[in-house]
Amino acid sequence: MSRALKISAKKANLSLIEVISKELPKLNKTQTKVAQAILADPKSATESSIASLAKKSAVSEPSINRFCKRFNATGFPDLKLRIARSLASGICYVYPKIEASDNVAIFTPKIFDSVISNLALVRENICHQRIYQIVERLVQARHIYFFALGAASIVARDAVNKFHSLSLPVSSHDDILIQQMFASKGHHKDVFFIISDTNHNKELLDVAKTAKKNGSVVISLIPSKSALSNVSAYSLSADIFELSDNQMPLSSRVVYLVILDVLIMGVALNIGNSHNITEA
Amino acid sequence: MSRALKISAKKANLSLIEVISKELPKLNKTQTKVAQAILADPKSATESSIASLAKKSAVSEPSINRFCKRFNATGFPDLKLRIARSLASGICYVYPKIEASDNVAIFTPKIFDSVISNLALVRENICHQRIYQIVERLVQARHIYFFALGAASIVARDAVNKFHSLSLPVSSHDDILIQQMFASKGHHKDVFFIISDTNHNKELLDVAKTAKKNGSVVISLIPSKSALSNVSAYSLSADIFELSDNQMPLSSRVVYLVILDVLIMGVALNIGNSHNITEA
DNA sequence: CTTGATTTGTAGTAAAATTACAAAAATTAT
DNA sequence: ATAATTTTTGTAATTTTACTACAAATCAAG
Repeated sequence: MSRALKISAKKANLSLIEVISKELPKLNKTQTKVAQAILADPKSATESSIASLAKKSAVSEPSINRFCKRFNATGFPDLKLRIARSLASGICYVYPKIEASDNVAIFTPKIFDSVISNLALVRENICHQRIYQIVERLVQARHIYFFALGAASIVARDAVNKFHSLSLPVSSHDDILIQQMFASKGHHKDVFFIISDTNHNKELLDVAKTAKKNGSVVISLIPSKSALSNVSAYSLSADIFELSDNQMPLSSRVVYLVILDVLIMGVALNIGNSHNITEA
Repeated sequence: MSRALKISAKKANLSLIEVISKELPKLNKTQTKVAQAILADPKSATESSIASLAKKSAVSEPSINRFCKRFNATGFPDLKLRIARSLASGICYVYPKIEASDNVAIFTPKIFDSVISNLALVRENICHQRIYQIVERLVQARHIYFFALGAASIVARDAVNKFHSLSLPVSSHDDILIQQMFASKGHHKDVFFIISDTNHNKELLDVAKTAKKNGSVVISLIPSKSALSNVSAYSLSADIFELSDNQMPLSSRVVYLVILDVLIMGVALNIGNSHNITEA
């Protein structure tokens, strides 16, 4: 959990306020004054002029300006902007537990927050190139089989609805025996799209291996540590932080649905664009 | 005019960008130009001067200023600050259209943003008391029938999986004839939970009427203008802004799934708590 | 100390935002 | 239709804010 969070924090420029407080010991006398004035009341800093902040920090106006450039801002307005952004970080990247004593008004936002922050994380970390590659494969497929088990099967089912409306040759199967059967009869232009929200799923792994052995294209939507990634030609990994481990997964289905929406949009645009080229 | 805006903005806890896009039709010629320039690229608006935004919108500088005051900002810097805050989470609370020319890196965040902003809106506007009432009904039900058609049917199916794991007597049906049959045989302790993402669905409306006539409890998860709300004992309404009208709905299924997660959590806590009381 | 480098502030300049006012539309009444 | 009134919009001047050049002060090393 903490590993993925750290990575995303690095990737997404972590809040300026945090950077300032981290750099605080390294700053010289005047810049420390400025930093303390900002940290004391960051919100008011975003609303004040360079003159008033200078007065508040007991330094000159150009010192404020130098402080801005020290933190890679183009100037004071830019610094205010960055502070504002780091302040209002609307979504909290914390995953609170739901307590038995929670009432509706307490646990409802918790559930929404959990889903929203998972979506925000995946949004930042999803590999666009991988999506592109998968879309390319999907439009060329002779047939696309969506395989899932349990809770993930509604994702497969939904994908079939959508792809079907784009006239793509798709089907979904949540019966492991049927899955094995189709996998063993796979053609090299067939795509087997495997969706799983658990790491350890020997059955689906075997299905994927069978499909790969037959030369079919295996694509997977899985947690990052899954063994399925080694068997897959392309795998999209998304690590979801659920509200609580013992309870049922809430966010993963939702995130997976959205990822499939992205793929469907990619396919729709791909088909549409190539169609236009043909017409021209 | 501005008073009403204030109230609605406060009530819904909308970000400035959302407020602007909602008020767009009510604006006059010049102010519309300004609004469109901001909405076209809110981030750059936060970084630009009043002069450059005036040029971009093809209006005069004071018109920009009047626009600021129209939206209860003290001036242009304040407006920029508010826009920055509303963008801070990295999620754009506007609903951009997906263009045929969009590449993966462009349309992927758009899809995520659309879902996230819809979730954030519903999170703020959902009625906690209604959730409480519905949970009370669900735990008391002799049987819960989830009825949906089309894309919404995966929501019904998912709900059944979840409620089933809580040992509740549930089933889902996406066949309109079967739905009518069960509705006509409804008991007064049966709950018919109807899920629809479209306003006009005569078939499901008839099913709901039948169920109501038989004295069963009808609960609905629907858009706010749906005729189903009149037939329902309790209805949860959620208005979703989809990326584009002609294309398939993306966000509604996701939001509905999360709303059902909330209900399931409510039921789980309700059962757990009463169980503890019995034991004590 | 004194020299050289760095830091800080003063003062002036440039840019941005706001205001006052006049011109232009739009609306209403005649 | 047209004059009168209201509303809207832009021009120009004013005020405020941000930045830059340069000089004074502080600090470090010889």
